[in-house]
Amino acid sequence: MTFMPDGNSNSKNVKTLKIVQSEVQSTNKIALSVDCVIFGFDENKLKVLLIRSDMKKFQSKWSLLGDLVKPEEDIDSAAYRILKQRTGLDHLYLEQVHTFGSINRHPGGRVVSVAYYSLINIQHHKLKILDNELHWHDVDSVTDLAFDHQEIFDTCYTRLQKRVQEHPLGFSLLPNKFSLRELQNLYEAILGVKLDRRNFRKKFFAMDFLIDLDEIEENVPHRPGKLYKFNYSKYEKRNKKWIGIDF
Amino acid sequence: MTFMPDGNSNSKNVKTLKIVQSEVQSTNKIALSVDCVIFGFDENKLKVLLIRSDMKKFQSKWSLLGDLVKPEEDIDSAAYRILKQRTGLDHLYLEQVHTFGSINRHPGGRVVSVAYYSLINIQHHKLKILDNELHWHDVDSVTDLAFDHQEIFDTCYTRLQKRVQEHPLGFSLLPNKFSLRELQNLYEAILGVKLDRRNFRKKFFAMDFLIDLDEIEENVPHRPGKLYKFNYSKYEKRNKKWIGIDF
DNA sequence: CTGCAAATGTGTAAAATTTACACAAAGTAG
DNA sequence: CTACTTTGTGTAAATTTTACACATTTGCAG
Repeated sequence: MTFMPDGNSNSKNVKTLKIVQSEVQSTNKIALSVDCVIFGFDENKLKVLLIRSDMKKFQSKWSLLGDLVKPEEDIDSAAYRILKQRTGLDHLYLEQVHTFGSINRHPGGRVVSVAYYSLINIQHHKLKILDNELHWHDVDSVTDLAFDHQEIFDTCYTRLQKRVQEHPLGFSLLPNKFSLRELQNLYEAILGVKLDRRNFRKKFFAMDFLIDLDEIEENVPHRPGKLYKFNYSKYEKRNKKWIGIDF
Repeated sequence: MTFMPDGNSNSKNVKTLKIVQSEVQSTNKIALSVDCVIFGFDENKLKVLLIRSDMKKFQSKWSLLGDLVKPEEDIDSAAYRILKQRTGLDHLYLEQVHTFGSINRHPGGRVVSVAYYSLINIQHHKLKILDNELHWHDVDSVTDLAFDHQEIFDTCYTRLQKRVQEHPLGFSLLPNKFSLRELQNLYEAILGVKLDRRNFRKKFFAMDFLIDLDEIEENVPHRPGKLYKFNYSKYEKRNKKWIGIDF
């Protein structure tokens, strides 16, 4: 990181940075879209929902689900709209990640796209509008997406990996009732690591946010595990302030 | 977090989610801007650069520095442009944080704004274009900004607090050569906590990214401290992968 | 020159956390 | 009833974090 004090900045070109009505309405060159990285978890693999691009330039490439934001629509609402259209589900975990606005990212013109990721419980949904081969892909096999969607996907996946370690997101990918084994499989799939079973359990029990449902798994060909759910309301009340400088 | 499997989604209203040229160019209702939260560090206080809003509706309120993104300009470039205009500095630390797009966030029309924060070394710059009372404010005293700028500011400040603990950003706020005391003051100011001096030193020396310059402070009315700089190139080569689930 | 004020520089012991690791019990399938 | 698979559990060692005190260096006032 370097510093270049520069007395020669182009001060003359600066207009007052006020945005007035006329200016807003005449700015008609930038379109706004949202793209959603929709994650699911099935058969111990982390999945992402993709669709075939229907732009010729990207024929045969997969792409994320997205759409233009409507003029009278909040950005978050646009993302929810896409999720609902495709999965039929409401009230999903949804997090804005980054806005991608390279000038030439979209061949159809200047389109700035706000990227979100969402976590859905694969058992609880049925895909809607099955056009363009909409379906779930293993995250490991996601390469060479259309547009700049590979970069968007990578950014969102990295964010998820970070975030899931610090916040109780992961439960959104699981059934309401889950075993500790399922929870561990989830973390292993998201983070791409193997974890020690005893230490994993110890850690979660120590956090004390799991509610023991006094139920056990059914239809497993071995000793069934106990089922738990996550105690969101207890979690909300916690106020941990974490100071731990470390690069 | 609840789940509402919903077979009744409005599938009929869905059009194919392709964005075609005509559509992009006819979407002329959304303007795109950037807003910058510019942080500085002076006299052991974290500061932010604000300007008086020149919209009547917000008279006398402070606001962030921002401008519309030009049709042929990357979003990041727009943010850099503002920084350069105002501080004369180039090559600043700049991080995109979040995009704010509530329908009515701007009285002049629909304006979606991409928020950034930047870290600058206050000694190394002179403010440019001193219109509208542009100047530095203590972050503690920042309240009731114009537009939704308070929310933007809070989001960016929170992000900085998080980020500075995990990445070597803070050095961008300090002179090239700094003492450990200055570094500790910086962290204390950003995080709003007191830290143990011996443990703070121990931690930074253990990371082993500080280069001892064999120089000492001058013009201090007490025993001078040694000066260091941060070893960015060594830091870049490190590949720490951190697994530590904890909410 | 002396003494005072202020901040630097340094180590250790206790506490807390993290890691590695093994065996008995519960269920299913044949 | 046997073999197989996975659950459920504890402890000792290693590591990391925390709390804490004193001698040293400099500037400054007298």
